[in-house]
Amino acid sequence: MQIKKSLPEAVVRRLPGYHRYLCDLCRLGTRRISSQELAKLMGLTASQIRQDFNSFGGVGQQGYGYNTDELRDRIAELLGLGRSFSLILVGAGNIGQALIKYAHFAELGLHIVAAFDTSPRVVEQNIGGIVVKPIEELTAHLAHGGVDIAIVAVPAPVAQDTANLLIDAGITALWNFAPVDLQVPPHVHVVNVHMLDSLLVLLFRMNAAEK
Amino acid sequence: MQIKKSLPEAVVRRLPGYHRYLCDLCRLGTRRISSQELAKLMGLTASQIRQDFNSFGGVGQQGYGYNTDELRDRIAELLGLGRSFSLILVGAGNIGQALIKYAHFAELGLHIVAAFDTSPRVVEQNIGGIVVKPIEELTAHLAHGGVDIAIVAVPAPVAQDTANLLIDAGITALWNFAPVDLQVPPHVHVVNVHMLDSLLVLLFRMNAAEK
DNA sequence: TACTGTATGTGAACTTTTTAACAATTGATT
DNA sequence: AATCAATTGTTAAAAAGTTCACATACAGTA
Repeated sequence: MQIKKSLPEAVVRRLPGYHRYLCDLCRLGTRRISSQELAKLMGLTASQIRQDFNSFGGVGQQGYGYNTDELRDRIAELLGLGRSFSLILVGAGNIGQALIKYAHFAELGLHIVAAFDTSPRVVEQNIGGIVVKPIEELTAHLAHGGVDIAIVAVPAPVAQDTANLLIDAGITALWNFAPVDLQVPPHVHVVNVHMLDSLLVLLFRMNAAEK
Repeated sequence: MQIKKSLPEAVVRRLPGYHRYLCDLCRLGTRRISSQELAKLMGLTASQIRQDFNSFGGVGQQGYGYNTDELRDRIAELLGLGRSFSLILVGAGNIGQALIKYAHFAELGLHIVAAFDTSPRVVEQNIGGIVVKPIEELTAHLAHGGVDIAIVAVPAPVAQDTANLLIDAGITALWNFAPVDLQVPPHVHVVNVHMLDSLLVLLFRMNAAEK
């Protein structure tokens, strides 16, 4: 069985979920799990899980199942979780501040190392141990390198400008919370967290169910 | 629960994005738009957009394009945005507090009407105009009815219990921020906002691009 | 060692989603 | 009024994703 160079998009989207569940299982001391059990746990089908795991090289043992540790490590490796990552935050408003204080980054080796904002109301404030700096210092700060990802948590109207600024300063990965689809050059990776969009999907389902 | 006219799942996922863009366009005074233009704006293909819009009844005019107002209204109707919605928040931690203060709910007719927590540190505190109540009062509060959606923003270990409590109290729609896939009966709608999952997808892409 | 039950790996069928192509319709122009 | 250009609605093909079915290989047992 050949390991495919690029994983199907659908599998990639499920990878974090697998990782999460496998970490939980390991923590609980479960040493092995079958596609059947995992399927039930995650609300997928056993077949799908086997297909997925097979797409990055069979890690299972016939008649036995999957070794949780091994599988978790394999997925962590695919995700590139082997090392520590540095993030900066741009926009220390409500969401930005919540992200700084969010506890679960560290478990994955993710660290917010600096925060920037334009508003005098937050600049120089200490939020969860990080002193917010004026946006003017951003480019200089990034010049030193060593930052892997920028979190865009600014208001929608300035999100694109912020992205441009970051990209010009050498950032190639954006985690975007603004309800805008950023235009970026091909070498820049973006993932969006459009929370309201998901809420609207919920509304749609509620609405559809009533009929 | 019977589905009214079941749109393809892929279309449903794009509906909020369409709505967002059409609102923007209307606000800017744009009266018409072609699938071509919208495609460029949203990073989709024109063909896909025409397919999507066609799946809920052609709203366009050949040789002309789509009327932005009309299209926006049609999509808002599909999403069930005609009326006001009441939400309650369970878990007034970092994320919960940020959500209370989040400005863009009101634009869509969404209103957080109450917040609950267990911690004495936040209970009775006024956050963004809402006084957090102890979780014990939740069931009584819901007995009055009139709440459409519950936001689950509690720590992962208690998320399932919280969901159970809400469902027992009659809630049928959960907007879940805990990194857990909630087990719910079929009549309950859930959408997850697994933020870290999306960050891991970003990591994967960065990692994959390096190869 | 041989046997049995279990659960994977895998090819194929099936479904959903996306892309492509083009005829049909309409607004604008002369 | 007739023609042209633009852009949809629609059908067909391709690609991606999911489910099914089962031979195969392994763990556990005696």
